[in-house]
Amino acid sequence: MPPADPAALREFASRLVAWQRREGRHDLPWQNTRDPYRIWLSEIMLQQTQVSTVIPYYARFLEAFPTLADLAAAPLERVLELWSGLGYYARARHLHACAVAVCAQYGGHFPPSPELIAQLPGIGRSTAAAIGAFAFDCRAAILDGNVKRVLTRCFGIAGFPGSPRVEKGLWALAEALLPEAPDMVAYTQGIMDLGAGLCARSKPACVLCPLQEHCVARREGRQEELPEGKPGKAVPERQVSACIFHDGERILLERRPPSGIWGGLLTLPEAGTEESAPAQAQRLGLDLLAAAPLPPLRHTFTHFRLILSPWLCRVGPERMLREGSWEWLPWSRVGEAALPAPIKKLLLGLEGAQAAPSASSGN
DNA sequence: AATGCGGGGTG
DNA sequence: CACCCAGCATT
Repeated sequence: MPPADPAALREFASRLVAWQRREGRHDLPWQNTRDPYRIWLSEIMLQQTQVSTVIPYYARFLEAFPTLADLAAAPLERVLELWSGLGYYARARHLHACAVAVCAQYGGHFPPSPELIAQLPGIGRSTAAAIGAFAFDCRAAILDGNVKRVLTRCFGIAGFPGSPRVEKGLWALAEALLPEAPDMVAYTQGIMDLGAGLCARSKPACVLCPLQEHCVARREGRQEELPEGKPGKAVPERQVSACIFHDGERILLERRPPSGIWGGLLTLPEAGTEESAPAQAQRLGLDLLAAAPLPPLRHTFTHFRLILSPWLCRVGPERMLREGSWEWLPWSRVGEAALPAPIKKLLLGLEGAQAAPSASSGN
């Protein structure tokens, strides 16, 4: 799936690195250090948490625990107190366990390999790569929300980025894009800076982007469609058929109850899928002259999808049928009637055809 | 492969 | 109000 052109892949990193050194962030509290402890602490706090939220917590942590050994020696309760308000409290427990583990297993020094780092508590593949890159120049790829957004847009990758299939492809692409070791810090910081700044979720600043000439989403105008959202749960579907009973001049409609779906509006007489048009016509005491099926109409509500199969039914000139909730609406008044939008649209599309009833398009 | 975890920001 | 955010661990 990824464009296998090696030159294009290299171009991605070199442009990003140059841009980061020129325009990226360089003064965040956890930058300008190679201390794995400080880098690790920031990466854990930044999991699912925005930069502005983290900054004050990060400062307080370093004040309370200047070194990894201080953190490992502290009681967990103290760590939790300082974490209070940051959320995802398992991170704090894992943080403490990780400090203890690094002291016990590695003499207080993080191992300089993402594979080993990822074995530690609270550290997954992406966080391990970030620590490895920032602290040791390791050539390892991160894949967080920012990176997913940049990659799906730049390479036009469809599908929900959280799905295993798409995510697998994104990891492979992220690794194929990595620059050589000396550029790993600027590259890793750059792809996050780009995602957090220019390549924002809405209204990305494409004109300022160092990758604009390579970006598939920009070229195709699909910035707002990528990355694709999480597919909603399968909405329940309801199938109904509805007859457009008309005598050439007027349509038979039903006034719905004041509350509930389409409360108080006029709609087509509905039936289940079982009841045929003739049966329904007979039930309503209509003289059915002709019936033709129309293409099904889909309409989505908050909690379900309605699939409406309309029948266009010509009926004989009928007596009033005024009783109850029935009303005859002239075709000419469809536009201004109190009809649900999809029904009105359907009827307006048919109105022209009524002027020339013989115009039976072949379809 | 899907869920829970959490507080804060945004359209 | 729904969705997203420098994800990970657990089921």
